[in-house]
Amino acid sequence: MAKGKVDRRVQRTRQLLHDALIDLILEKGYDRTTVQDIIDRANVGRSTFYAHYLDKQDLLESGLARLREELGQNLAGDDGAEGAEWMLLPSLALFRHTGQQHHLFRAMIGGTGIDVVVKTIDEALTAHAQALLDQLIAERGQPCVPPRVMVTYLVGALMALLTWWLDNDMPYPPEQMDQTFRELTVSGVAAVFGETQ
Amino acid sequence: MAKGKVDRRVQRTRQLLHDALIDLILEKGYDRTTVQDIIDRANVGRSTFYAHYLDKQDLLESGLARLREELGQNLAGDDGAEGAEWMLLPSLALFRHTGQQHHLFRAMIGGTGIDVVVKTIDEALTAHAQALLDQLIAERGQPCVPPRVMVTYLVGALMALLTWWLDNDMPYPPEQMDQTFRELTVSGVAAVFGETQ
DNA sequence: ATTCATGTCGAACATGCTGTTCAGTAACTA
DNA sequence: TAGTTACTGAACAGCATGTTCGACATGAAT
Repeated sequence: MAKGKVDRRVQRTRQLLHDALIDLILEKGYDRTTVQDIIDRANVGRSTFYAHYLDKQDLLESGLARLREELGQNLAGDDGAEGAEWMLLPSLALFRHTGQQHHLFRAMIGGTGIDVVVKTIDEALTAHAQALLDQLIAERGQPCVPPRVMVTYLVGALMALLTWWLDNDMPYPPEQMDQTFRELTVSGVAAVFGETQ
Repeated sequence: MAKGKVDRRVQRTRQLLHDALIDLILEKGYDRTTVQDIIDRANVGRSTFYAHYLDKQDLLESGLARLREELGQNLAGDDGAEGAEWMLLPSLALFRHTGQQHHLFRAMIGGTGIDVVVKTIDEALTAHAQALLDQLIAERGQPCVPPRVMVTYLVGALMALLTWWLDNDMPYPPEQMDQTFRELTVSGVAAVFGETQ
């Protein structure tokens, strides 16, 4: 015992609850989903729910580790792309990955998204950008603006593009969104109007 | 009658409810504030509350018109600043204005902010930037990226800087935040590292 | 296969907030 | 001052929460 083995019944119950939550988020949104809904949908006893999770939020967060992991893997291979010298964020992979599961991601980070999910993705991207920026600083010296502010700027802009893109039914392909993001971040507004400055 | 005059009692009640809501938002956050809290704090009867507003959200939104108006006035004079050719957003005025009432704005748009408030400010900034961008396009022709995406990018980045700044106790003066935002938007990441590109 | 631990069920319960109703009372307007 | 309008306060039904408990079912271990 104590061998890390989890009782089949426990696995089953947790799976049912997670699936029910995702279903309901897609159907009626996170906020309007109640614990009552979840246990009805999962066909699980009320007391069973509270034996596993503190509340709705706790259930959601227990599924976030998986999301983070999955996202991390999908985003990892995007760094070494050609001409990526100034690219501090895996934007192409992000657009592609979220676009593939756009129903889910739209429900989770679009419109009135789920705060804790947005925060999770935000933090992951921030950590990523911060690391690459540190590297860049080592190579090229300090930029003329506070690095932390720069990271906030980049992540904020990317998250805005992403949620807008999902909310508006992905009117451009991931490649174009990535391209646009790159041009704006690297060269700025002046350059996209054809200025050499 | 029907002369636009509002009964003093009505004015009084609404003022009490609005004040109570703001108080409670600052004290315990919007989400944790209940209608019960509000009417207790305002010392107003339960039925009176529902005679004026549908629910907590309705009360909040009824106060948003004022915020929008006030914000609009404070932000209006920031456009014609020197060297503002590429500046599509009144960032300096925004940092100054929110910084002055940072307790309130932090509670409303920082950390776990209030969705509808964030959306209101976001929309106001978006409309502002969109208008200036149209003007710029008339002068200089089409940029090489979709204008709507550009607006989303700029507003998203600015909102990110603003919330970060408020959440972190305004570690830089408004002028520096504005300056940083300008440099990143206008010239991009490459330029802040001293590249001429 | 039997045993024993553990998970689940389902019902009941106290609690708290919501939104509505209504008769009585107070305050404002004209 | 008269008449309209707003507020009060209490009561009510509805619903979701989170807890508890004994009965039951299913798993793991020998």
